[in-house]
Amino acid sequence: MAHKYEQVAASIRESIARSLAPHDALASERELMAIHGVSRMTVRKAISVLVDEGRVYNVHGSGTYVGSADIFSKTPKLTSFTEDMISRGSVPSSRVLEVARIAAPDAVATALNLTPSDAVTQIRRLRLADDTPIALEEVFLPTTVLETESLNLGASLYEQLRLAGHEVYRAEQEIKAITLTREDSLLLEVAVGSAALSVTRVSSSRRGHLIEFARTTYRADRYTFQLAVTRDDK
Amino acid sequence: MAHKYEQVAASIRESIARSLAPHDALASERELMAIHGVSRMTVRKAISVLVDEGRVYNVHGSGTYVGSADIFSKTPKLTSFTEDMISRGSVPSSRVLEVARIAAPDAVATALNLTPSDAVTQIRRLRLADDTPIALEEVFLPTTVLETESLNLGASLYEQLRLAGHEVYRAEQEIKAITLTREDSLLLEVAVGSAALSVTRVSSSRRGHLIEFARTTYRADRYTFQLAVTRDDK
DNA sequence: AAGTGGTCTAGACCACCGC
DNA sequence: CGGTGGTCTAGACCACTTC
Repeated sequence: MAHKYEQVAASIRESIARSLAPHDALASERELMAIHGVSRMTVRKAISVLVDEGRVYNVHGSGTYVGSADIFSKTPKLTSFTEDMISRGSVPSSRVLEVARIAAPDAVATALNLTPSDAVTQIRRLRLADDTPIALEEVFLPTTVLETESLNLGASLYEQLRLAGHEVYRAEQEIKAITLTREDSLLLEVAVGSAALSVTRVSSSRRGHLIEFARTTYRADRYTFQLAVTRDDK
Repeated sequence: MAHKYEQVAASIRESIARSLAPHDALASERELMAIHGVSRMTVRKAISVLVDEGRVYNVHGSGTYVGSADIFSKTPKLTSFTEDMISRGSVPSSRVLEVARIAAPDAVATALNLTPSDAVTQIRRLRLADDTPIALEEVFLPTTVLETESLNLGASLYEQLRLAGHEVYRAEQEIKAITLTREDSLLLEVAVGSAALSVTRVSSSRRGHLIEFARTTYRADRYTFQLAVTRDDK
């Protein structure tokens, strides 16, 4: 809690939880200045954090108000499967299907800006939530990012990448519906020909270096994707 | 272009397009102050807009840099079907299947915080892109928001809502994979039993009033959903 | 050590809302 | 009209990266 605006934001979060209902007005920015003994910019920075979190909204000329309940934090974050499952209240586990060092498949080479002769580390895993198969995950990492032999499947992949100086910061995802192949149906323990949600992800560092290509196939009956969007014409 | 920070942002956007490559450094904030004759806060506001757009990124202690190409504008916006198709480069059209005034179905009543006896306006449309069926859309609006009789299907629904004082600002969406029913398969002109992408949306005004419940079923072979996500532990 | 972005102050005026 | 959030100035110091 080093910065003042974080303290102010925390204090506002508390008073919302303690005594305010959705659409109640917050104290005005000038009042908050006096209450916390800070400048207006610090108050506004604190409020902007809460706006980003979806906890409050501004109405020009009128005030700042508490947002509707449960609109919070639906903004999708870049998470590992493990983090995602925990946040959904399930216990994640995993079964490794395959680890290999291969030449980059075309789709991977294109996405990661490699040549097809470049080597990548391939990891295929069956992912489970509360001991039920829920997803098939296939990850490709350039060997220049992480060598196949130095991979430790017992530990968090993103943590290993971070320690190797390739902290994942941002990703682009494509979500689509597919029909499962027979073998994938068997692995996920659903009827052959079932629909599934396919998420393809290309991850990069803060500086924009391409780190990871991943494709995850989720059981349609056990996984949905939620997000909040705004109009924001500007 | 009323505000100074917008002018500064526009100027930076131009110089990126004209002469900068991904990962090139921008002029420093203090240089930008001098160049544009504005204060540091205005420069930082301009840069923060560009960061939100994904065009540049900051590195504390080092500089502000041009982001990787084509990472732009993948942040999903709340759009109408028409806007969405145009931004994807297709020509949208539409065939109305049904318009009715009905009692709110359970799922709709729950989502919009109505009682099952409240009336809603129901609109079912087949949506086409370049004359090919691409989605089935079902929209429910409380009659207190828009009366069935005053609906004009020739005009933009969101525009009508805005004029009625119910400007849509925010929505929560749930995306999942489903298997099409026989009748929906026929309407979308795909094989019976095909997979499809189902998007359920609950829209609200800036002030948090619930306005619309919509469910759109997209052909899996013609529609994918793309979005950028960040890690942002903070 | 020099330069960068990150935080913060103490003011000011403008644009908008509600009475 | 008074009060609100939105923009803006001209400074200051801190935290971090780079050399």
